[in-house]
Amino acid sequence: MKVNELANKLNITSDTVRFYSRNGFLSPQKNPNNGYKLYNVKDQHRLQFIISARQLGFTVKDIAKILQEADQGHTACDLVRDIVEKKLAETERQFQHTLALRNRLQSVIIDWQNKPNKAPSSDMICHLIEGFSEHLNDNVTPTKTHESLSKHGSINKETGNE
Amino acid sequence: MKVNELANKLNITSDTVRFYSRNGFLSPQKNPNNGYKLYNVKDQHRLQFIISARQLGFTVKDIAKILQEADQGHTACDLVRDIVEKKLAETERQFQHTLALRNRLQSVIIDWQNKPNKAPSSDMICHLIEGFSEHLNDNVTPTKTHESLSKHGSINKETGNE
DNA sequence: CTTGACCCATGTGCAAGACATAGGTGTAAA
DNA sequence: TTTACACCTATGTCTTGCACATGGGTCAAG
Repeated sequence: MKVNELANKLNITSDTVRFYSRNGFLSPQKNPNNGYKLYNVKDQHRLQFIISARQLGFTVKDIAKILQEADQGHTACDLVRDIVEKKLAETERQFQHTLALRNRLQSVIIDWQNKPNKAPSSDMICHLIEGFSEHLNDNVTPTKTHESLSKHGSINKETGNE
Repeated sequence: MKVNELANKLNITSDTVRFYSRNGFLSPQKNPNNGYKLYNVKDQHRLQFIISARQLGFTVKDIAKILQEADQGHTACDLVRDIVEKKLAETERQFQHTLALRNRLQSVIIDWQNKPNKAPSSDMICHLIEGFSEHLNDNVTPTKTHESLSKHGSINKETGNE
């Protein structure tokens, strides 16, 4: 089947199928007439696995390792267990972080209910955030982490908002 | 002050400072002797705002808009309010998603307590996930979304895990 | 003057695809 | 046959928010 047919079967975009083809997760044959990639049922199963693993939060790199194991005839289950457990721990952190962020945003909104807008002074962009951030700094230990933001491309710094 | 001094003051990396400089959020002067960028207190306040906003989950693009407003002498508070509200809604979704993922991972682990490993058959990589994904598909409406994964660089598909 | 420790600016890399571009395919009408 | 049009394809570039790698500069000690 062609890329779009496969994509529709798995309810994903053809770009996604191409992505995994480009990166060697799938090895479709090529129609010599037009260069179209042709996928078979094995590709479909393989991709189904990939998508399932992605839905569980596995990284593409994780999946590459798993497939490599499986391709060598070994069972990948131990590896999968391992990854799932790490994933769970990470998700737990993420969960806490998102929770804290939600609370902070909510408290920002509540704090603002009565406060008015003000024109920005030369050093202030928006006092609404400026005030809030000062408030934040109270809870932050002044140790140099060198990593207050960054890592995971997302936001860290567990600023416990109760 | 030099980039590293500023970075240390705000407890971030110098790369981060450079990032915002490169992208026009800060306009440090240049020491003509050595080309080093020199930041002043205004830059520091501005960057403090940026970091605070990032900690609230604002995107860099959001922040760019805000700064643009402020630089034109307008108050950016209305804009900030707007973004915070959208951010909160998005965080709520993210929260639910992470929660669901956590539950799914937990249930995967529980499901596996007794199941053994098996060598991968030709079509199976790891039955642990394969079995689980079949289970998943039961809950998925077969409408073609064209967006089962993707979007936000993260995982969607609200597969309600009770 | 050279060594070493630290500092800097700039270029490239990363995840996981989405989007844009340029062109091929296939059926139907002119 | 040609043209039109809708749909399909492969490949290249873009995205986010920095981190890392590279190549070189600075400055005090020896």
